[in-house]
Amino acid sequence: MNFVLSARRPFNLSVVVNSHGWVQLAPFSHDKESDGFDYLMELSSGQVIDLRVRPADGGDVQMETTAALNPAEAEELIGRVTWMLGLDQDLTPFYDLARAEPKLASMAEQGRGRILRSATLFEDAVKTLCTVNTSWAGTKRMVRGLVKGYGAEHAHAPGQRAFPTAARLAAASEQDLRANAKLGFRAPFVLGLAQAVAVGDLDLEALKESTAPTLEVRKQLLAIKGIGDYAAANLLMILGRYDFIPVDSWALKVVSKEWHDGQPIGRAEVEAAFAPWGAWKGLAYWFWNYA
DNA sequence: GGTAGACCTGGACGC
DNA sequence: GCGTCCAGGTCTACC
Repeated sequence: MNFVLSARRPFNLSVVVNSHGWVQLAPFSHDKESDGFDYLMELSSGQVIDLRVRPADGGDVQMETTAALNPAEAEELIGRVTWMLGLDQDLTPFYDLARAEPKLASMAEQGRGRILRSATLFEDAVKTLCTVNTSWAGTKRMVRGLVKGYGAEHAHAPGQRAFPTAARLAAASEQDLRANAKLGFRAPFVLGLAQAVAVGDLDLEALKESTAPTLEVRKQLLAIKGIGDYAAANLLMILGRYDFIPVDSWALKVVSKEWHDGQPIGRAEVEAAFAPWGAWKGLAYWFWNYA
């Protein structure tokens, strides 16, 4: 089945795909030739589908799957891909601010500003936990282990697996997660998150549509064991809320080099450097790194 | 509120 | 090949 999705302009699929390292994490697969991606997705019906996302004529997005979908499944797929690519995001206020900063002045012209998301916030939360206190290679290894060990398999493509649902991960033991996915001390965090989502104690997906103040959403995220300041800010960015900067060791290096002559700095200095961007400071920081 | 130490793994490095 | 050190955020205990 083929679909063409339209995006609020400006939009550039290549820029979204390369907005951060998410496309390198299973079950994403980067198609470097087109700068699109392939992805395995488990729908609510339980069907695991293959997905090809490529640029379409006129700046739209072409989406293709070999699966046969009923109307409800097709609607779910379109909704999820719309979320993953932020097709309906309006970044006009940010672009207006960015025009005054030479380093980010061409954001609108280049269609930059959206950040690639996974199909569910649960998947992004688990992936964020896998970025904590480890190298990028470690993150890729852990996520690969989770998909391989616990993801549902495509019916017609043995070995091709979707990211595991909360229910699938909740059924695992902490010891298994340590052994199979090499999660280390993150295992109880991932298991606790999966169990809370699986039994309905935590509705992460509802945060996508929440109109609650960012501080309240941040508070909910910080209540999750394993989610600290950095991880919460990262998830807020994915939710389209840019009031906080995900301050990690890289952020400290960038701001130290550019604003403080390489001298040791702390979180406060990073916040201060991007304070003029107000509610958009997280996004300004993010693309400062990709400028 | 601030700080120190533990958590876990892989990579870099020295021998 | 082996052992040691280090990087990377968060939690917990303690002050």
